[in-house]
Amino acid sequence: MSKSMEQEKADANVSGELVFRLFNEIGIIAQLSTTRFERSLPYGMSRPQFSILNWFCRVDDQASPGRLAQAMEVTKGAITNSLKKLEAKNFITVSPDENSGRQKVVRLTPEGRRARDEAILCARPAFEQISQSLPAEALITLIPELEKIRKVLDESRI
Amino acid sequence: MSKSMEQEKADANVSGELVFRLFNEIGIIAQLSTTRFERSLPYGMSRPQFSILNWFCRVDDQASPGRLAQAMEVTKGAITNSLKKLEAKNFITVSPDENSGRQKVVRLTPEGRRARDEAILCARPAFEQISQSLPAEALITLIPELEKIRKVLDESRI
DNA sequence: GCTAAATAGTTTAAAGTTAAACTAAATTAG
DNA sequence: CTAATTTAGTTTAACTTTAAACTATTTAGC
Repeated sequence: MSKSMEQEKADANVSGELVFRLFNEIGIIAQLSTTRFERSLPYGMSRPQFSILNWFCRVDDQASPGRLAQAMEVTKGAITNSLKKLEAKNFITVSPDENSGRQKVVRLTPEGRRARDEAILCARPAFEQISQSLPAEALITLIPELEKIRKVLDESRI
Repeated sequence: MSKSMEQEKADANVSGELVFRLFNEIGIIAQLSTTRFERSLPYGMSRPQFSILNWFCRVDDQASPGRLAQAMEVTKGAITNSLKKLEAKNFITVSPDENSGRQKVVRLTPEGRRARDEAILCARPAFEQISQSLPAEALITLIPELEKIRKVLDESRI
């Protein structure tokens, strides 16, 4: 055994400090970029609303409100609210579930898909500076690492 | 000229797409980790309150409310609110600025510093799993990259 | 089958955030 | 020096989110 228990504990502390710094950086970046992103969104779309549209484009083409609440990690009440706004804009449809009288089925409309794509286009200029300041190769190594972290967090929800 | 303009434009698009994915990942991680972090905080401390205490430990030992509002990227009203809470807990002091009758000086108290350190300790278990799932070396390469991104965002505030 | 427990979604009250109006103080211009 | 503008911080109204209460439906247990 080349490592004493004390050494292992010290390692854990160092690692804990690193994890804290990591999430601190991520939190700051998220706040800065979210503000910037949200300001650039079209159609009076909010970030939560965009996230829902984007989820449909990335993950599945239909879902119950409850599943969306879980995916977005917000309460069911918040989803109820967001879905009303999105439905009013005709970006989604909300219909009763044929197989379950207490569930609903939410689906993206073609307008919703277009709005999502447009939102991404609108946001691009706000981030163009970043893509100029950072070489693409840096991003290419960064993204898979972040995906790994997201998956660990995602799979260990409390 | 080995690259045509079309090729450069294509590169920009690829890079734009990467930047979008990057901020998307960061946003999701921030939401997941923030929820987890906030639940672990002691003294009924909120994440914005922690951020203010942490800022004092990391950046400067005193600041005006306006400077904090800028640093946290929230409105002055939000800072007024958070400072009241922190002052009630004796984690900060708010005094009139001797050099300017319309400004105030906010300072961390020893209790505030202890509360911040304790908050970090309380949050550690929530992230222990991450530090086990990710090798420390991965974090060590990740953090400086994220710092770079934060700096670019920070220096190009709109 | 029928009752009890669990589940899906909505509503509501409390809390936090924003943008804008407001108060007070400092700076600038003439 | 005085008046107009700018700046710092607070207050307010509208909105969003959460947790918890509530309604309606489904599933489990007997």
